[in-house]
Amino acid sequence: MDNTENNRSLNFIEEIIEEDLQSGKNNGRIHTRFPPEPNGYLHIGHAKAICLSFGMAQKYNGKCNLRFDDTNPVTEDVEYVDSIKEDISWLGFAWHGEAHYASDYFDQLYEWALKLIRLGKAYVDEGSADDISSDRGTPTQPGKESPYRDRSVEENLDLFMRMKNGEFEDGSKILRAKIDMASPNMHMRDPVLYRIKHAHHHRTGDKWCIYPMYDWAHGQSDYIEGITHSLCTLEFEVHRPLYDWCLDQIAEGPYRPRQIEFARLNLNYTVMSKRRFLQLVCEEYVSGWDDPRMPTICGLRRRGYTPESLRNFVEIVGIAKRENVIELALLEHTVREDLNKIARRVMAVSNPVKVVLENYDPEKVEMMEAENNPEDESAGTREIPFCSELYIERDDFMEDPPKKFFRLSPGNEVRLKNGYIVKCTGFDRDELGQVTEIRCTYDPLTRSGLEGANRKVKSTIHWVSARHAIDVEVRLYDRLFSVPDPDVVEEGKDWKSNLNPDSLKIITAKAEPGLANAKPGEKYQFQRTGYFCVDKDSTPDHVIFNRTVTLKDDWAKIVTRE
RNA sequence: UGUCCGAUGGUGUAACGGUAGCACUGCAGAUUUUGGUUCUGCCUGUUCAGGUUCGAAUCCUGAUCGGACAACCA
Repeated sequence: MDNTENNRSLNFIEEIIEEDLQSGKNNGRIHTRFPPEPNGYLHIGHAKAICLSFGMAQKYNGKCNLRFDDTNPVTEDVEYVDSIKEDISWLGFAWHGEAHYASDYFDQLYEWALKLIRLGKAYVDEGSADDISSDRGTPTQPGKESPYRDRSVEENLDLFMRMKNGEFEDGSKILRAKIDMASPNMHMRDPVLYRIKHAHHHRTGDKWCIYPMYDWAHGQSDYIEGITHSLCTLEFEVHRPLYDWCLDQIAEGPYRPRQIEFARLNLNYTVMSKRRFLQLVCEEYVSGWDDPRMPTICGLRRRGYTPESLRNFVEIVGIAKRENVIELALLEHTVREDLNKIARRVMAVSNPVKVVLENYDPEKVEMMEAENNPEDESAGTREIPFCSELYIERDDFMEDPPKKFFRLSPGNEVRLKNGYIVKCTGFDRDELGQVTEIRCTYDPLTRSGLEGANRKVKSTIHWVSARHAIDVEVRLYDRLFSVPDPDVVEEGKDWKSNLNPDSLKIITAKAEPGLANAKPGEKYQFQRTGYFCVDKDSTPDHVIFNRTVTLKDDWAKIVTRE
């Protein structure tokens, strides 16, 4: 393991870190942070950022803080704070010390703002939002300086303190940095530092009515916490000069946190935006933030994804600066890979048709031994009842099988998993032509484990005893959107028109009786069907399974294949 | 006709001036009491044009294409 570890090439962030380490920067200290705004639930995109920031700290023996970027009280809530903590822990990471909050630094940030004013580098503007916006110019045209730009330090100080004291209405005044209205970088054209919001903050309550903007809070918070490498996504690249500028105004000594940007994660057939998730939740397109179809961490968790598989996914996806769209198949691959090792194999029939064994004693019940997981001997075995009346999968029988159909058909033999080899002798159908019952004979010498069972047959199918099976609810999930890029919307239509109408199907399946004891969160593989996870709403009377992922995607092709 | 960033198979990601590799997908085959797993093989790639060099995915120049930036959001 350590060999491959050493041989693996470094990503560009690791290269930067190792350079910094070699040049003795920050005395070899590595300190990262994960800085979510508590205005929504975390999604798979955040998992990438989390694995990166925590992962770098782990790899280089450093620390990683959790800091809530809570500078905008109107969108934020403790509900989100709690969920974010839970999701990070579930992913398997532990932040250094207590969770931090940008709001912890409001006093310091205010002091630094006063310092900036005294330096003549910030001023209070009272133009309307529209005026200020239009005076900022466009990316291709320079902005115009505000008429309030050259107020005296005393006047600015007075106005800013009165802003803080609540003397002014929301939106009537802002504090701006005095940088360069002609800068080719829009963010340097006298950016807003503070705005007035008479709003209740989930942590500071009503103490403040002015709140710092991201650019004034983020770098400073990094600085206060001693962050060395501040990893964020590409859209903040343009902010970096401002990040550095703000720090240069207030920092003492040579230490500076360093912002490094990487490309965010995109998945096809998936939207990745808290704003849109909120719409899906509020407008009840999904059952909640943890709907198993959602790409939120809690949704994936409920769906049956494991932390290991998510971490592995992020690892495989890699890290770079170019835009990327990952195929959903890769995520599904990492889940299957992990689930294959840990999920218990069980039998459940989702679309049952009855099979009667004509030569099997109708009174008799045998207990068949079944392996819980062929990939893991320590998972042990269990016993399943077998009798003359069984259910098998309707798809596992064909009257006129095509060439490569290996399962049950008239005159053909097939093995019942953990049971006997049976031969189809006939079947009945109703007036609609649907098969109602299949008749078979079984070969008593071929019971699983006996010598006679070594006989080769083309295929093995799963079954449950019709007299012992329990009914379970099975929720079959498909991709939430029916197009690879849900952001591309047809003319005149809403992005939600891209939702897949078949993203959820609920069926009742016949399952082996032991499944009555299944506990929420447990992972199962339904033989030859897919991986399933017991839903949190399950009760002993009513077991609910969420389909995590199918075993293979080409199930449909198997029947029709030439 | 602004600034910044980027461009390697279908999708991701390596190669840091010296044989374009890995993973996923797809296709074929072997094994299999899961049409699963495992194993084997195959397909497909350096955006373009110049330049530097014995040698360029890599360095330089230009073009092309893509993305980000004009919230009192983060």
